[in-house]
Amino acid sequence: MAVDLELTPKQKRAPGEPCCEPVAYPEVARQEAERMAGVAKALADPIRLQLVDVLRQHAGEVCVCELTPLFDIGQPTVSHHLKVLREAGVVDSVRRGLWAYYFVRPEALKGLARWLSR
Amino acid sequence: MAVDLELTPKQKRAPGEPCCEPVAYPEVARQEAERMAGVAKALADPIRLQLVDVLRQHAGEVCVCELTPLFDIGQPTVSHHLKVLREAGVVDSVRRGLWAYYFVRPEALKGLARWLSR
DNA sequence: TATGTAGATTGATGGCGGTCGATCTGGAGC
DNA sequence: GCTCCAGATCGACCGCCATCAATCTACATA
Repeated sequence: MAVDLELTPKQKRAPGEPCCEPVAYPEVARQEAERMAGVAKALADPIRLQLVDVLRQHAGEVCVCELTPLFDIGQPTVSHHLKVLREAGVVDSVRRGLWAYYFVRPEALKGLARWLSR
Repeated sequence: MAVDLELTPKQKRAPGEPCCEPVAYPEVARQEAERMAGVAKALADPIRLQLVDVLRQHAGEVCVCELTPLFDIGQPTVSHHLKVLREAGVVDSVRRGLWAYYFVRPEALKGLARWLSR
């Protein structure tokens, strides 16, 4: 993969001849791109990014009742954002009594992190 | 910042007393969170992520006519995705003659990359 | 059993995003 | 000037997303 083929279109060419041959292919396959894009999508909201940031600071669990007052949005919206993050695999949660505790799943971030740092 | 305050709500408390005091704050300020979320949003589509992937392989410029045939979408849609990436600061472009050449701006990815690898 | 509470769910609303067909722009070559 | 072509832009369509008010679900405590 990543063969360095001709990337500069011919400036001179016969009429009807296509500008470029089909050439370089992405190194990241479609399926992996979809997985990483999914994680990026989960982080594509400032509030969700800050939620993950708080959870990562305390490498243990954090009670939802700690998170809600940090943001200028209602409780249902916080709950919604946490659900989005959970469905993306970025966080998980446990319930204990009345309270729900959320924590980060670091392995979910590794793929995107490594690709970005390539 | 990142003071490790009490994160476990009191299981016993007086009636009317709130579950938790407002406690931990995000390490990442709102404005920085918005910038990083903006980059994440630009990468939150598999096609855009693969576009960036191709551009990063060839650390120079790539002609749009190389990119278009790689994906099962029309030319206007490719153009749209490149515009989204450009407006997010992730890529930039130059025009030479009939052709447009795109390239990655690596510094745009650094913030998110470093935060993810924290 | 009844009451209070943390957090999830529902339904509605307004705005944004991906895609396409059609059109526009501007450089190249005759 | 005329024609051809690469790529950008426009307009429309449709589905998704962030938010809120209202409601629901468990659990706890009396």
